Amino acid sequence: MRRSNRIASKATDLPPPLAAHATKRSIGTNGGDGGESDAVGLGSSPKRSKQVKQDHAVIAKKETQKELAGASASTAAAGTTTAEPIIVKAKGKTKKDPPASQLDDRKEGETKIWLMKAEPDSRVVKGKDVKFSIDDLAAMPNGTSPWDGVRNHEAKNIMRYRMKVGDTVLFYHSNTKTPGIAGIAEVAKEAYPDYSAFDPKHPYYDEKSDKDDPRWYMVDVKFKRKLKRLLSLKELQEYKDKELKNMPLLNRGRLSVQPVHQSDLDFILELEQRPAADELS
DNA sequence: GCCAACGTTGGC
DNA sequence: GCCAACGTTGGC
Repeated sequence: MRRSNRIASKATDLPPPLAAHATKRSIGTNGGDGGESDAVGLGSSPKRSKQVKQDHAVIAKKETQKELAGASASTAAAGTTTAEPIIVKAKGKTKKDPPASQLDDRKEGETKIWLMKAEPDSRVVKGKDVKFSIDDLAAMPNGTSPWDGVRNHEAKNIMRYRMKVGDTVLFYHSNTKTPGIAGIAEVAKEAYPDYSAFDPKHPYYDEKSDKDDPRWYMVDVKFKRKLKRLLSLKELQEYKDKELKNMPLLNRGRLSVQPVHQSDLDFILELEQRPAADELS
């Protein structure tokens, strides 16, 4: 149900040590997105043969190209340091592990912050409404929902490799009249295969993903609270070159799952306490 | 591996 | 509905 955006490449900052990276979009509420376009949309095509093996190495290998490409691009853009990829032996072959920038770099006990985009307005894709707002999340059992539908490798890699239970998530409303940050959630379950990619009838079906070799992953997100007021993209953009100059949201608008610096979260929470501009006199 | 054509996202 | 900014695809 959620979608994300894509990313552009630009620098920005990412959470402290590493850069962010994966980006996929999610779909969510809308439709669109799936990262791979056709995969998502069309029905069925022959499935790709499955591979029998699926150890980490193999899986990683398959994902490699696109994912890693995206990751490194963003990493570079972010100006972060990148460690050399680790070469691992796998079934006699070598494959690259995800760049260090994709791996969890957090210190013990540290929590990170992410921004995830969903579409709060109804939008029908392949017969299903992909709408997903902060209120929809709050209404889920236990306030928890899988963040399925992300079809962008950079966004996916962030979910797959970097999000951990307890991390803070800024819930962003996109593709709506007043886009902006609507609430706060947290990561409730770490990455696992996005089953929506396996269902031919699902809006975000991807014929290239199968259960023996998942191409897309998702995390579960749990509602924490709505912001006292929506912090609109327009308002956030006022700080684009100042307090929020590091937010990918403001210069890599299409990335649907992205890192947020602690300093940006601090500023956002401060902004939340200020009266809305239209309430000022 | 380059790059033109095409498709999408998503703000406006 | 437009279109800028990207990403992906596929020919070569």
